[in-house]
Amino acid sequence: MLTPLGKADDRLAERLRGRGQRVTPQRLVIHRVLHVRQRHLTADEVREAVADVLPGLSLPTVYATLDLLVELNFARRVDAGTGAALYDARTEPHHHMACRACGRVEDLDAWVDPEPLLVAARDAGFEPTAAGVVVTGLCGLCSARRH
Amino acid sequence: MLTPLGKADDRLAERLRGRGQRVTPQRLVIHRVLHVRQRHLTADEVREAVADVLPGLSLPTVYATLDLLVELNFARRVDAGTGAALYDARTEPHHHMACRACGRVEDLDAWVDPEPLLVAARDAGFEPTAAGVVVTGLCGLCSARRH
DNA sequence: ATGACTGCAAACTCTTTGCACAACA
DNA sequence: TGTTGTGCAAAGAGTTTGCAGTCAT
Repeated sequence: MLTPLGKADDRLAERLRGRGQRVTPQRLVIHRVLHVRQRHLTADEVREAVADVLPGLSLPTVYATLDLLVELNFARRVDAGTGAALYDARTEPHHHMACRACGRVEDLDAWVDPEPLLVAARDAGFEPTAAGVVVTGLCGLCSARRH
Repeated sequence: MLTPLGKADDRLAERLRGRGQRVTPQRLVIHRVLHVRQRHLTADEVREAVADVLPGLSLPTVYATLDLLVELNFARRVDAGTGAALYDARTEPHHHMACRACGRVEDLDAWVDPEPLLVAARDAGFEPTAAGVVVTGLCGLCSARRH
């Protein structure tokens, strides 16, 4: 689970050194968890997930590291509006659906063409780096519970 | 600016009464501001915007009212991940771009077809009500400031 | 009159900041 | 050895909750 990742570790280490930043166990391990789980996690879930390997890891460090990974494009941040922000290392393009009743957020593996939006953004002087769709509604359980 | 809206007021009033809920000045005025501004506002901006008409309006009431308007489909909520949530009564389909440096959020008037996502969501047992795209990147000013 | 709504205060969650110590390069 | 990174504690922003009084119906 938290064994080294080989290539993925190396790419991160290389990228960090190239920017004059350090390769710390915290950075490697947090990246590994996101990479291996292939699922979005909150900052706190990240800390729980690595608790056996890095028992003293603090939340400020988790946030700093996740922000760094996002900046380096090793992770993305998902704001679904259901409390905590989610961090995700899944590389395939995918989107999310959020239940407005229970807050559950699930992956949505469908393709939409973001090009029109990126073009419109550039026309407005904006320099886009990512586009994410969040579908809101009710999940199966909450929907059933209401009827 | 905060003069009655006629039809829009009536639709809201009718809908509220139909649900056994009350038609209060707070609800009418908050809806009017969102409707007239045609722009996303934070809860606190809503309060400032109506301060001359409802000087004592409290933030908890603003939040409760905005949540209600969202539930009744008279407004939508936009979570751009830049601090406060945004509320918007614009009816035309549109999306948003958020500057990750300064937090600015602007409208994006381009069309994307959400149908593949809605289908995927329903296949997953989900009952979707809305889909919104957030494009993240750097706005013109912040982009210029970095180079 | 009665139940829903509002305002106030306080609590709560998530995230960031400031500073001293630790550890990568 | 010199910074960069980490952990701790605390603060900060945004939002929600509990409750007493108010007001629409």
